[in-house]
Amino acid sequence: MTPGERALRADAERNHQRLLDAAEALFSERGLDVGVAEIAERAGVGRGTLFRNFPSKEDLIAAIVVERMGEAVERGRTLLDASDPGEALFDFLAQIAGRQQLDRALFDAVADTWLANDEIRAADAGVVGVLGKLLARAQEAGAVRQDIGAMDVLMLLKGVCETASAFAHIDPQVVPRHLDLLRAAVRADPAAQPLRGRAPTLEDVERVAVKQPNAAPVVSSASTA
Amino acid sequence: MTPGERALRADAERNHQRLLDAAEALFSERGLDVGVAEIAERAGVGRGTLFRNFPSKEDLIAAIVVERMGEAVERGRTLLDASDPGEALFDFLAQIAGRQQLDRALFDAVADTWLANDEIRAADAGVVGVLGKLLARAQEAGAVRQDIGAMDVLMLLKGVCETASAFAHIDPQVVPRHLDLLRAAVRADPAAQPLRGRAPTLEDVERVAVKQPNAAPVVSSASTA
DNA sequence: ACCTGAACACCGTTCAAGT
DNA sequence: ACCTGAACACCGTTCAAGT
Repeated sequence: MTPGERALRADAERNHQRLLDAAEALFSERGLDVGVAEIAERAGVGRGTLFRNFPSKEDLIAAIVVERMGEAVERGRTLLDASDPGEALFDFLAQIAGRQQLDRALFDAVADTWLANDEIRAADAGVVGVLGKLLARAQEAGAVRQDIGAMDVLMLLKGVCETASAFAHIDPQVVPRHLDLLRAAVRADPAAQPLRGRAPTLEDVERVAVKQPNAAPVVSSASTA
Repeated sequence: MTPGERALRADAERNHQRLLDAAEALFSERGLDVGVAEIAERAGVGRGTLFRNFPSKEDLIAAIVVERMGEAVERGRTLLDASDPGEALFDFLAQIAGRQQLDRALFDAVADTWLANDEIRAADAGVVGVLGKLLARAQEAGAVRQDIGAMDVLMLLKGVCETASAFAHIDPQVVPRHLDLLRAAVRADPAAQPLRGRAPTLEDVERVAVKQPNAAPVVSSASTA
């Protein structure tokens, strides 16, 4: 796809896609701890082929997460033309939270790996980009407080996804409920207390990635070196 | 301690404590993926002794988490007499978030294991208990909205801890900032929109524990059986 | 009654041998 | 060029043998 990439042999290209499909299916069925052996088997290839396509299991997970983030960015772009900027922002957040419920394991991955992988960082920048535009529109419309940034909102959303979604199977209303609480937190309100600190930026995210090179991996890897 | 427990031989008692100390130190230094071999070595005992005291590595982690939660409950109790109920509640939350920054790995554990372990569930009930009292006082004082429960607040706090703390090393103000946002979310405000759903209860938590017996473990275990 | 470390089962990852 | 599966390193856990 990307111009920089070499053309793959036909069977290699097919194997790559098969691995992604198999992993996607197994991960959302049974979580991130399904073995690579089973993924390779379901894809109809040898274990070695998996590691030829994805240097590590984490990279395989990252590839799927990047896909999902790209889809989110697309949905966000279409909302940029919506008539009500405030609702557009909250629709965007609700859509992400909704998808997260479908395949929980995948979004859990982003929690830890968030910045470990270059491609994830790039995709993340895309998400922050659209979110920033949606947020700016909502702020101009007076629906959202001025002293908040896209990274703030993303962090709040991640909190809702990770925490509330654990209960979504029991009470489907928990996620909507906590999206309402997010809304209360970011709502434009003259009586609101000012926030301490500054809105985190994308550069702060990069710095975290550099400072924590050996953060706890998603799946415990053998070679800690 | 507990009446139901048998008296241990002197050396066994000492080994138990040594294992807890060693694990505590190593986990907060290098995260939860330090090997059991190293923990046993630092404690000066054989690997087998570790598993005699704690049936699995997860149980060892759980034991430490339970300790921490007990400490939180104690701190919460002392705040029950504070003059300003609203501030008492937010002090309690800030203290928990503060400790979480010290040994991040440990609180991360609660994220996944939260309800897997019986003792953690019991300790969790304790935390929800004090938090409920602090919350009720704050609500009576008109500092916090009425349509919110202790579990709601705990979920919001977990979101702040898990998400914001990742950035705390870069910008120490991120956690206070997001505690301010939590405050804005739960603040008593006549103009606030009502929340969807109902406040989750402790019984909902139990039900999640039953419904998800094979949730992704903290550390990938060998025997999935 | 408790401790020990060699042995086991199960991962992710590599690599020599194939096509 | 790409694929394969046996082999490897590294975990958590068990258990026969010790004291």
